[in-house]
Amino acid sequence: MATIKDIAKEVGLSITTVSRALNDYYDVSPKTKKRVKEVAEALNYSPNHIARSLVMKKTKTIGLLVSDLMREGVKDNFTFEVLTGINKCAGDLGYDLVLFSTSSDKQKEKTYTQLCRERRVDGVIISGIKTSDRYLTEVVTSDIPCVLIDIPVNSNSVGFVTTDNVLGAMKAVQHLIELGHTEIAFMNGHDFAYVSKKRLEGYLSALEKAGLPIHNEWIVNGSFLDSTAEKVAYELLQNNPEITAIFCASDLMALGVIKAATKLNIKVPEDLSIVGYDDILLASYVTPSLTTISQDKYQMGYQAAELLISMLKDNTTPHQRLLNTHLVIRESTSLHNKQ
Amino acid sequence: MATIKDIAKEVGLSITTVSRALNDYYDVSPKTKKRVKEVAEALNYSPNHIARSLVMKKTKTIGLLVSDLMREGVKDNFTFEVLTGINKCAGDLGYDLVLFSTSSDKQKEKTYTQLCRERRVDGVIISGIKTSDRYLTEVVTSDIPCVLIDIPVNSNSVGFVTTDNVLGAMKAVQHLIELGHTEIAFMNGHDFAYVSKKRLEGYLSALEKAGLPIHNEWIVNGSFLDSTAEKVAYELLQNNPEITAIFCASDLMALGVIKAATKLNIKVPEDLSIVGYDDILLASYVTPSLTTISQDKYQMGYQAAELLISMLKDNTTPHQRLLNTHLVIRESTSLHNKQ
DNA sequence: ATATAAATCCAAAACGTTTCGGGAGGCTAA
DNA sequence: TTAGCCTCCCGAAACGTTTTGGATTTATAT
Repeated sequence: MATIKDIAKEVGLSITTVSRALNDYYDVSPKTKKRVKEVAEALNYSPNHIARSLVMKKTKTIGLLVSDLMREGVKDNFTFEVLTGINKCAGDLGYDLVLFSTSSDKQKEKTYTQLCRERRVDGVIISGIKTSDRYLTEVVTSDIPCVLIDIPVNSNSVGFVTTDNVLGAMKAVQHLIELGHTEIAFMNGHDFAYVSKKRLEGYLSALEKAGLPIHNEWIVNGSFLDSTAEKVAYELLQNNPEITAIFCASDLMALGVIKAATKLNIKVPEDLSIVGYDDILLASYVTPSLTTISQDKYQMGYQAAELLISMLKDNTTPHQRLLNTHLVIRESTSLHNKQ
Repeated sequence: MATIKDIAKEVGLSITTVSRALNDYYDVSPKTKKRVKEVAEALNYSPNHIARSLVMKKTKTIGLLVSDLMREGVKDNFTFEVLTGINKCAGDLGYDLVLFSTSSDKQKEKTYTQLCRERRVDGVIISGIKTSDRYLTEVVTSDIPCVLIDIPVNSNSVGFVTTDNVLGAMKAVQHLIELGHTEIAFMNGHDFAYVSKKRLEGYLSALEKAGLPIHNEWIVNGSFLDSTAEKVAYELLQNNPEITAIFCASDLMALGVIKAATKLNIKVPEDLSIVGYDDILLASYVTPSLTTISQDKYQMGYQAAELLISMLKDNTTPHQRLLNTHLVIRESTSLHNKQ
């Protein structure tokens, strides 16, 4: 494999000059540049990124720590769409992505910082981890530039991108209220998710705004899983037949709730209106299709990458970005039919 | 950031010895090893992967060239599931993954070989490219170890993993025949896919085996897209009302075909039986759920990674792996109702 | 003609590892 | 006693770049 040294020998110049020629420095004459580049081409030279990284102490790569990159995460391709956005932006800006496989047992022993420092990534994007995750506490203490998705940590070296979850949840609940519903339950995720807190906030505030009473026993956790949500919803609906609508903190859980309703012979949306959150691919394909709060997952990834790279360049811009959501009305919600 | 040199200074040994101690070489005494490791720990040392790679000429990373890692590829999370499998295996075997963003315009100028050589990946896995892709021809000529998914190229440095597509297609068609269908059309992908050729082969051979006539005009291409498949199927069904079943070379296209049928007021499965291919996530959630040929996408990824890494270690094993498929019967197929 | 500035080029150090080829000292066997 | 063999250690080169701090030549101004 041809190196810069081979080129130098070939054109009869120093390796310094060759390097500077290839990198278009001002202090090498146009003719020399041209000659050097021709020889480089002829020798089929490609620069050694590794060697460059070593001396420059920059790798032009950003690490990806995504906990959902495993078998179970497949259903809700949230992570995948985010990844797609990250990938596009990174590509546009000349960065490569390295996936850390945190799933393996060996790697699990390593700390977040070790992982990043060994691979010498310039920065990291983290998605899909719980607020209780061991990695998270490490992030704030380490000084590795980092962008979190849906976890609001803000320091000199870490930023985040998220959506307006309070507003999103309010939109969902207000939609139900406008349809005439007053008995609205809430299927939340779990306590270790920032978005859960915020969506709860939005749910409560929408009820309050409408002057509706709050039933604490109607606020349940489905762990963001369809299976769990189904079980929980089954009990909830069985014990509280007065409920006419459920707002779910994720589409996947909404699917679980629909299953539970079906088992209880409750018709969606005639007897029970359901609105989800995320607008995952399944939402529009399932029957009945899901009314949901849509968030632009691709954009979240894209913005995360852009934010991180801007932080790497100069650390002056604010370290957070807030994206909008919007209500998508489909078939799982309908006017409350007063009997 | 602490280096091996700092450790050497601290313990009063040469950097050679420190290096060999950390790597558990036989020629350093147990006591010294222990001392070195303690100091390393104390100094919060983490090895510089970059420097190591430079001298060892191995990066312990494998490159990923997946053309579907863009917005459109999201529907069919085939790629994602494959990626998940690759990620797991790579993690287990101590390799990291780097995603090449071939989507960007800048990068598009670079050849496959340049891409890999610059990043100094040890090997590459390629998925989701057409047989007409410029990258493909480069693969065979370059000597970079490479594993292709669903493209049968076999040389000293390149291998592949795929499923038995002929058999898979036969299973699908035979299922339809067993249900009493005789007028069976085939919605194929496009001519630039190896799997399309094979599935066509299976389709034809199943018909032949059953002594059924072959209608060439019933074999159409849907480009693996639901939208295209819908258009094509609409015409096909309109012009050939005698068709009672369609075998589709992908689930996504099957969805398109269902849409077309619905528009034409043809009921699935009562009037038209449909079997897909892939068993993507949507297949089981959609109404009617899809009878399909299931392939283990996770396993394809896992095997691809394993194959590649085994090729890197020693180049003696055969460079190909064939996976099984199986028929999953759901709601989109039913007995032919003879009128 | 001389001093100054501009245009080109280069030697050598640095980045953090691994590894080759040895070398010193102690032990064993003849 | 001596030769040979372990055991444990080290100096220096190598990997392929970038960058620093001049050096040399050529053009320009005085």
